[in-house]
Amino acid sequence: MLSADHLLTLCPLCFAVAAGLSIRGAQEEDPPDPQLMRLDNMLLAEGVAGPEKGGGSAAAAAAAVASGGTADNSIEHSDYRAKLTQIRQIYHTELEKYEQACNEFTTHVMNLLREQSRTRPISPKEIERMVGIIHRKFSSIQMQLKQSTCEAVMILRSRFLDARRKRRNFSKQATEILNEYFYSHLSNPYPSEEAKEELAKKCSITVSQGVGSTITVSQVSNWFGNKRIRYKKNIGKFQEEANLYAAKTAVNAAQAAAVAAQNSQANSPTTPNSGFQMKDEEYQLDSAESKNTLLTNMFTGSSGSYNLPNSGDMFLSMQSLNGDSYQGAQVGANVQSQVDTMRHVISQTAGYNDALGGNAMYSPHSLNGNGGWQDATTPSSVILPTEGPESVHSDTSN
DNA sequence: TTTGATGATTATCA
DNA sequence: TGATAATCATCAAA
Repeated sequence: MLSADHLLTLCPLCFAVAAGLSIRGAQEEDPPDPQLMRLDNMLLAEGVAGPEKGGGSAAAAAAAVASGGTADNSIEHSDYRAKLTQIRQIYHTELEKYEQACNEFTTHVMNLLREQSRTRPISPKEIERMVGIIHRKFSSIQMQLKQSTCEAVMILRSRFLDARRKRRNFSKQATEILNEYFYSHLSNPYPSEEAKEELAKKCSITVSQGVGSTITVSQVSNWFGNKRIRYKKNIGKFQEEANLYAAKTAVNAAQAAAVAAQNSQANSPTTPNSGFQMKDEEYQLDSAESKNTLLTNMFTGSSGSYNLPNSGDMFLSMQSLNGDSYQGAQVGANVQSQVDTMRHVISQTAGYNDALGGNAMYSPHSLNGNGGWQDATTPSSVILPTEGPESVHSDTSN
């Protein structure tokens, strides 16, 4: 009776069949290596392994989306694609080479075994073992290839994604617009989505960061996020800036109020004079300087309160400036911004800081004990008096 | 080259 | 989901 060994010895074809079976067997029996699976999955996801998908354009597109991609980095996308294609080509070439080498080596070993089988009996198990060793060797080489390919892709990807970190400062005008909004809504610097859109639109008009480049809503969100945290962390440092913008806003507010008063007085026979009608004094708004003087005098004068007759939202008691409350049925939606603005002016004149203390003249009103911005007296919507009906509104629903 | 300012990202939380 | 806090990375002035 012929043994299997003998059969193999006699029949070289059986040798090959046995080898083939043993290779397949080894492949089928080996549990899937989780690390290899991860590498395979990643290479598939990156478009390196698997069917050609346009040289990784999908991955590039995904990366573009992740980077908040716009048309401005299409050059980088094509660069990314080109490099990914290169990696893919190298990977497939190498993979093919390894497979070819594996087959050649297996054949070579089989031939050797066949040669040996003439001098000694060789069992199918031995053949299987040898083939298994070869297979594992080449598998580890393949693993290394996949690993280094993954690394290359990761490096490429990180370099590509790092490009999104490249930043340009916003234009001066854009920063000013954002700052103006921030400081005029200091009690509640949380612009609504609409406000952000509006600001983004406003800023994109003036921003000049290159062709096709605009400030997006998410950039506005980033800006406010950064601003809030940095302001809160170092109020003192921002004091000067806050004063600057507050004065600016105050002047605008005064101008608007003056215009409103003028318009109103033009229709009123009982108020013949133009300009602000204060309790004890009368001011003409002829220049920016005089407006500033007006604002200063507003709070340094003996009067415990001031009224701006005919100016709608401007009814505001001095008590409100303590940061505790503001009163009056006629206090309109834009009062809070006025409070913020005025408080700055007051701080500049050093005439009104008893309730706040330290350098907290301006902001602490906005920051509660927990470091939050919420203010119980903050109106639900704030509109700068200088702004038109289409102006930006803050959303205090946060 | 150093340093402060600032836009962007990420982890965490409510 | 949006806010905060921490951090990174880059820009720009000194």
